[in-house]
Amino acid sequence: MTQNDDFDLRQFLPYLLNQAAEISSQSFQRIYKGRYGMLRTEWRVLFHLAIYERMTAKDICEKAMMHKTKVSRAVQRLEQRRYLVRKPDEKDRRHEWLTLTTQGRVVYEDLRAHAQQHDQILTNKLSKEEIIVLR
Amino acid sequence: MTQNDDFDLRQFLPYLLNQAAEISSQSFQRIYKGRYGMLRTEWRVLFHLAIYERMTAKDICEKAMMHKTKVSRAVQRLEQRRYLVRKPDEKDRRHEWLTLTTQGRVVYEDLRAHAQQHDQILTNKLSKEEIIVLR
DNA sequence: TGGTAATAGTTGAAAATGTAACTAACAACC
DNA sequence: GGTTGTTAGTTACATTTTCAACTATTACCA
Repeated sequence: MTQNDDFDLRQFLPYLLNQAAEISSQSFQRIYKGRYGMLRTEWRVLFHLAIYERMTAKDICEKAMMHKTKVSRAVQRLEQRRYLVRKPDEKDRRHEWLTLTTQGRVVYEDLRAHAQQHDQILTNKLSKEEIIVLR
Repeated sequence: MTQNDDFDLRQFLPYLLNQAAEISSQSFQRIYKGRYGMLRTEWRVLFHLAIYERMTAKDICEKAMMHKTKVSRAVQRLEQRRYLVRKPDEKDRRHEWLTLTTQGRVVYEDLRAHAQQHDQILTNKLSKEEIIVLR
């Protein structure tokens, strides 16, 4: 197993970013999965709703760059757990407005605290300049 | 849909990296999927074999940080398409040595060319310092 | 007004992934 | 030598994701 080709995979951006993403996600996954049995899609939707207060599924698709079926299913599961409620738009009944319940907000606060702590740890591993540039 | 919370998702590293990874992967995916019907796991294995010439599945797991079942299945599919061959180790028959076929190598060369071109485009979108630091 | 197109969101089937249990081969120790 | 433990790799099953088709509602326009 000796290197043969001069093409370096680690120089290839999609590969590099995917690895970085996976590594950085792992420990946070243990939190939301372990504590609330949530999926990646679900905490993303939860976080978006917490931050933007009131959105339609479409809004979330755009902001989070997630496919509508993913969002639809994440919303379903969050609704089942009473983390959010739906309210059809009066003017246009194709839209549904989503907002977090108090319970959903509590879960968000907990996860956010962990997220920030988690981010702190990751950030400390990299140099300050690296973080700034990456963002 | 107005921002409510001072916690910024885009400041959250796992989220940020995942989005960056996804965006940067998309156009390359169209190539390997469109031209060869390959999956992400498959091109990764293919590239590793092209670069390291001769590896066991275990080697690939470690280098590519992929789970052994993913590698196992990617190898199966690449074998079916005659992109690689397996040869059991004579000394220890638990190991299987994997090498690309000529055909596999041709596919690799094609994809690598696209990868490099793709990388070039991405790289041009970012500043030089950004890339260097990120890597 | 009526007919076609567009949009928001859901659903079902197929594909891919993750987890855990499994087989086969070797190692180590008594 | 036989028992137990380890390692490489596969398989089976449950969970997730993807893709395409679908429903319901609104928009457009002749």
